[in-house]
Amino acid sequence: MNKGAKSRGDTAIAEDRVGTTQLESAPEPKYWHLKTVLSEALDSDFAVGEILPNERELAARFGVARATLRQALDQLELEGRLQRRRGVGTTVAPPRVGVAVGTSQHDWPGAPGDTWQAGGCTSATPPAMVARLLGIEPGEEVNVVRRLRLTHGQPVAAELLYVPVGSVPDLPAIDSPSGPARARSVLRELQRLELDSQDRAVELGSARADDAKELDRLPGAPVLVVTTRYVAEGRTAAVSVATYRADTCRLTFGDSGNVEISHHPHERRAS
Amino acid sequence: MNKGAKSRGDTAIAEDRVGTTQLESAPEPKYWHLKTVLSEALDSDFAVGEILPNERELAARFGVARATLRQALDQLELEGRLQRRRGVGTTVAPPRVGVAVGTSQHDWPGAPGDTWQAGGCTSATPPAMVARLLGIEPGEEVNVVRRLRLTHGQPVAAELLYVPVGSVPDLPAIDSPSGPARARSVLRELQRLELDSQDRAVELGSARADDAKELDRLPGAPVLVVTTRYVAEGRTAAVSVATYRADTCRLTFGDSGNVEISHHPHERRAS
DNA sequence: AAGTGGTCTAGACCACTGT
DNA sequence: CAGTGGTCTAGACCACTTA
Repeated sequence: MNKGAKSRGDTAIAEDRVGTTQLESAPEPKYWHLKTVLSEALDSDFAVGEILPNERELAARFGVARATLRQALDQLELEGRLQRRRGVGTTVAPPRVGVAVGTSQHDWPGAPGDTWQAGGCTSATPPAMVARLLGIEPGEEVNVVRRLRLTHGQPVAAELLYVPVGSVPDLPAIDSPSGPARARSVLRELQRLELDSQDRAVELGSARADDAKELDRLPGAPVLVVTTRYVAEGRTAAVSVATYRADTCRLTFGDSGNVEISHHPHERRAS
Repeated sequence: MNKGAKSRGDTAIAEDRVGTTQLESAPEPKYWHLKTVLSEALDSDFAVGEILPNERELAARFGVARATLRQALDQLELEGRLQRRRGVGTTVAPPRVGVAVGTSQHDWPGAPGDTWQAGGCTSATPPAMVARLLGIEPGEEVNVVRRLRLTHGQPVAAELLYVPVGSVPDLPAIDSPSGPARARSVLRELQRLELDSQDRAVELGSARADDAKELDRLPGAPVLVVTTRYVAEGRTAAVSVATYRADTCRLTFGDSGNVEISHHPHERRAS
């Protein structure tokens, strides 16, 4: 488990010395202090994938209520330092994976190990905001392709691709088979178009129930919502709304997609 | 205040009918249900800028503990629907502002009303991760320019720009005046370089204490951290770490920066 | 069945904002 | 000063995973 060299008054969470641990008085909130202490312990005393003591235990060690401890863990999870799974425990998260979103080709496989997995294709009326981007009447039906993006086998994003019928004129009527087969043919037709440009926007959101399920997270988990407008032949050919796991992903843009950045210095693997 | 047309069993939060409001039994968590109800009420019954009943009052109306209500409000704030200020109250947030980050010119003022406000320039050793991006020894000192980005007068981002001495060779030694004056001259020197390319990454984080203060948020508030690597003359000339308010900002990339998108359909202003 | 994290309660006090 | 949101407590029960 590696005790490492701790500097200060040694607020040890990896040791057996329980109860003696006290938070010295501070003007700042306890959970903030706690987060800092835990963060340092994570750097020095724990390996990636290692499982932490359970919440009741940790709370007792630090002499705080479980709710307070959880506030600290919540933040660390938000920052991608921890991963919590109900019924299992809290583990030290690996550094975030860089996920390229700026590459021009629409279905590009991205870095090695990156895939889009076509889910299905239905017909539906897009949300008002998407309809506006597409420049169609709110209420007009469009093709909706559902895809899942995998990196190293792990799902990192769930996407809804809104494709107006006008963008894929050579396709049979919307009804027919609504499975992955149709999804793929819609994508194939789309890629025939020459892309003029793409606009992209990123914002913070919380996962809808369906997305959460596919991303293996609880509903409401923080996500990065990437909205992309694909412009071809002078008009908006499609709009994509992709929901990326905020805890595990670092979205990369630009010419050479700088992967290989690690935010957390001390990396070791759990035994 | 506008009562609007509510569809379902009328879970009214804007009315005087208190106490009668009950959450019907559901397999999903209360706070999730609550969030949905509040979200709909926000769309139909409230105007932007309007102030909501206080938390104790709302909790009572819905027959839940305050902590549970707060869990719902937390999510709505995360999604940018609400703004809470201690000592004041909870108000309905305006739609997120689109903030352009993809434009090529480094100090570009962006959309009308957009400014970078130079703060100061100190000398320091960058974090290990930045040092790696810059390709310098960890421990080597660089210029650190602090800037604040304003949109329509509101601060939206706090930036730290790391500039190795090698990138601005014509500048006097690092000591001299560490104020905004030096910051501006560093920026001026930087812009002399011809930019080859930029790599950019976006990830979720929580605001450090100093950034939080400048962004008028509490420490730990959710932020979007944009890390940019500026490449000039074949090497990394500078690295910028910009911290954007996640609640108020939608980061836009690409050719034409699609502003004017509103996620929230019914927009009215508070009286 | 035992152990984990997730939800929820009913209080309390604190820090900050306005008047 | 009164009123707001922010923090904190000490419990309880639930949903889920694993053995």
